Amino acid sequence: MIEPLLERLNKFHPLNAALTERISSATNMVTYHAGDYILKEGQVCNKACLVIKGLARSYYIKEDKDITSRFMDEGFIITSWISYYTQQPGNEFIEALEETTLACINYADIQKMYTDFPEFNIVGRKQAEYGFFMAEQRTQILRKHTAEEKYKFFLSNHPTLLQRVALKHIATYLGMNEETLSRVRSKFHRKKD
Amino acid sequence: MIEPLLERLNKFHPLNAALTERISSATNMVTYHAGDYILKEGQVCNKACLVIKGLARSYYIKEDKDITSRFMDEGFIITSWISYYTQQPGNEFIEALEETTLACINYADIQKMYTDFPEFNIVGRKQAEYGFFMAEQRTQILRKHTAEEKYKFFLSNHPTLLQRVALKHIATYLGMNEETLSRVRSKFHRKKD
DNA sequence: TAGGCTCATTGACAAATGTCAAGAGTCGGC
DNA sequence: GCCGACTCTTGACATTTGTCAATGAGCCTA
Repeated sequence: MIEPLLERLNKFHPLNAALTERISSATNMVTYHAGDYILKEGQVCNKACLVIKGLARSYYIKEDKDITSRFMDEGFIITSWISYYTQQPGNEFIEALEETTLACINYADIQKMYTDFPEFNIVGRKQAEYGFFMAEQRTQILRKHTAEEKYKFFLSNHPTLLQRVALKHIATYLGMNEETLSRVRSKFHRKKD
Repeated sequence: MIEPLLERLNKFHPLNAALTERISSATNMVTYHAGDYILKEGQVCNKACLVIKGLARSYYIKEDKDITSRFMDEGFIITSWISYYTQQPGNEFIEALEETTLACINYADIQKMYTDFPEFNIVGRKQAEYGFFMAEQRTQILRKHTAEEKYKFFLSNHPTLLQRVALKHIATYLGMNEETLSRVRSKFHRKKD
């Protein structure tokens, strides 16, 4: 069950036997049920996990409203980035939306791997670069695009998620409210006929 | 003049003599005048530069309008992230807003340093993590905040930039138009009296 | 199967933001 | 000093989006 993690990391940089062994022994497999919390607000995010199967979302509360910040499905790395980076309690919740199996490594173990295996920093660097790249894309979408453009962006970038995620979560992810998304959808789908 | 770069990188991870020597010889100092392009749309961003002195902004064109994506002043690393990461032509321009002096290293040289000095990946990883962290913050601000909240965020996070940057650029950076920012400002400053 | 959920949609209206146009202030070059 | 270009502000109005409330569909559970 840990193979997908090793494969993923190997793509960033080939891992030698010793490092592979270390990763294997440091990895914990955990399964969450739909609705379970993977992380709660106020906790320090002390792990990074690859989604083996399932789907999760991270969100935070702003004025009593729950705002989705990311969806993480198979192949994604789950972590509450700001909290992980600063090792301070963060404002994010992470919630499993489906039965979700994760391959997790503790923050402390990751740090130790960085010092014991310098080449593991290549993996960490590429992962961070990839995350940065994705976050940068999200900011481009959020700036100055209409609700309809944001919806189209979501459709083309996450075609499968539409079926798996409640629309209200997609709405807050795109920076609009539920009703606006609903109207955009009905207008958009009418157009296509 | 290259010391600020070495200092900055040393903070991420102590550099030994050989690596310091390599970085020094790979670094080019370049100075741009206000209004000069550091990067143009359609070019591959093949370098990363520390801002020694001055100020630049990156932007892209959307429907004939110029949208600011970031401001980069002293201590910031300038790169067009999406293009740098993919090594494909990007859609970003980078423009010097003041007389700006940069310490630049080529993409190819950086990659060679990653393989020749594995510990340099620690530096690259931390830099990417930091960039990710900042980008993540930006997405939180852009989602679901009112124009006034965005302006307040800018004030508290970039207090000095307000004096150095045209308001129209701040407006597009925050995902609103010039007039809206102007109204927010007059309302906001009236309140304080 | 009935009742009680949540989710998605729709309508009416309110509020925020965008668009277009005009005008005042600032700055640098000539 | 004057002109022209640019920046910022303001007003009137249009459009978009948000808010509140009601409704129906789907689903779980007793």
